[in-house]
Amino acid sequence: MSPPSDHPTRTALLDAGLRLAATLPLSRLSVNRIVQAAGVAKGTFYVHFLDRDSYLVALHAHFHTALNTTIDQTVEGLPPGRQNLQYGTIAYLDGCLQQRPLKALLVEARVAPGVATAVQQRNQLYYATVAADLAAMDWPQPLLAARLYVTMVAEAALIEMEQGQVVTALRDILWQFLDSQPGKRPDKAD
Amino acid sequence: MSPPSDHPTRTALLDAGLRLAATLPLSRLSVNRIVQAAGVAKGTFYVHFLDRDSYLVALHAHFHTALNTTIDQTVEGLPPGRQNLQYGTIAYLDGCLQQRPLKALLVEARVAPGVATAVQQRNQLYYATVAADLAAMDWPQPLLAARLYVTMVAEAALIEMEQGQVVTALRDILWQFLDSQPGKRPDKAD
DNA sequence: TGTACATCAGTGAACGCGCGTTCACTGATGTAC
DNA sequence: TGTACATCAGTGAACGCGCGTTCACTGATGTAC
Repeated sequence: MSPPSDHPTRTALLDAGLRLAATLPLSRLSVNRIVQAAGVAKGTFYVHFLDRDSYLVALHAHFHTALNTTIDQTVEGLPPGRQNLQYGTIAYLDGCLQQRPLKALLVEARVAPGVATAVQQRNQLYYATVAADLAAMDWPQPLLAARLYVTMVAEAALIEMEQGQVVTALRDILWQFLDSQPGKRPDKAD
Repeated sequence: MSPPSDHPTRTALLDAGLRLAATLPLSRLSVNRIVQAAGVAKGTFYVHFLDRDSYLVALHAHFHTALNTTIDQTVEGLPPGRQNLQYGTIAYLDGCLQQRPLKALLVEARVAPGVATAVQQRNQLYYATVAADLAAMDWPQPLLAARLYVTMVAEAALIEMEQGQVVTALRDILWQFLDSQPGKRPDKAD
């Protein structure tokens, strides 16, 4: 029906999207611009993607799959818990910094009409993983805390992208948050 | 040149925008829909606003001005510090919850092309206020921490909007963060 | 080896659509004399 | 009180524009006999 997902033209279209997303908001990532940047005809776009939304979802996946591979390699074999969470966070932040200014895919994707659902599903995965770590650390409301933590990490990624470098003080605040859980204090036995 | 900012038709246009923003992403908040919802002709829109971007900025201000008034009343007279910050946060979260599902203005505005600058300026104000509080609490990097904190509060507002009610456990995590600062520990005298 | 046909990624002109914006005009209200 | 004019919010048809999508077609490559 449609060419394989590693087809060179398909990849070229996605790569062009990544390049454009570095400087354009997702709303301006039009099919016109994409095919122009990829050097193919407009019709070719629809040979590889059902419509613009499908493309954006694929682009988002393209971006996060690479990132997740790095993270998985970093934390391979670690049990759920603080170390796993911290190392994973570092790998995520470093990965974002390496890919540079894809603010579009970090922040805007969450809000882009057609992609929102796919992004939400991916975020649920992050929440679940982080929540597992927090639960292992005896946090009382791991899922809620996970969502707030993931939000902070995304914002941290954005700040580091803006500054173009690792911001140690910023990451320290994240670790500080991880160490703030009161679960171990025995003074609240209701 | 243009009617006063409390002109009834202008207000009607902004109110219509607030109503629409409850269910539509900002990108779909077209002039067509706005004038239809406000019950005026399309040309009337341009009697009161220079263009669509100006309108969105005004809409964002409309939303946050009301919110800030509430916050200011709540924390009136309090010195910078933890109590000021906590009370302000509560007022903000309660205010968002009352205004209901204006996700558009909380999250999307940050990303909407024409409004981004105005939103950034407003956020800077929030960062500065929160940073002052954190500084009074001896946080070592108040501005960075402020930005992460504000992000968490915005996410918390979103979660409470989704659930349609105050989520105490969520707010507790925020206070926990506020209490996590290591500045008071005397073991780090460099 | 030569011929006929099938497959399929790629092409680009053409389409309809909703958008933001313009502008000549209307009609009610206020002001001058 | 009556007349003439100024002001100005409001009107809505019309505009050009870029968009996403379609589709009949091309041409290279693979396959059958």
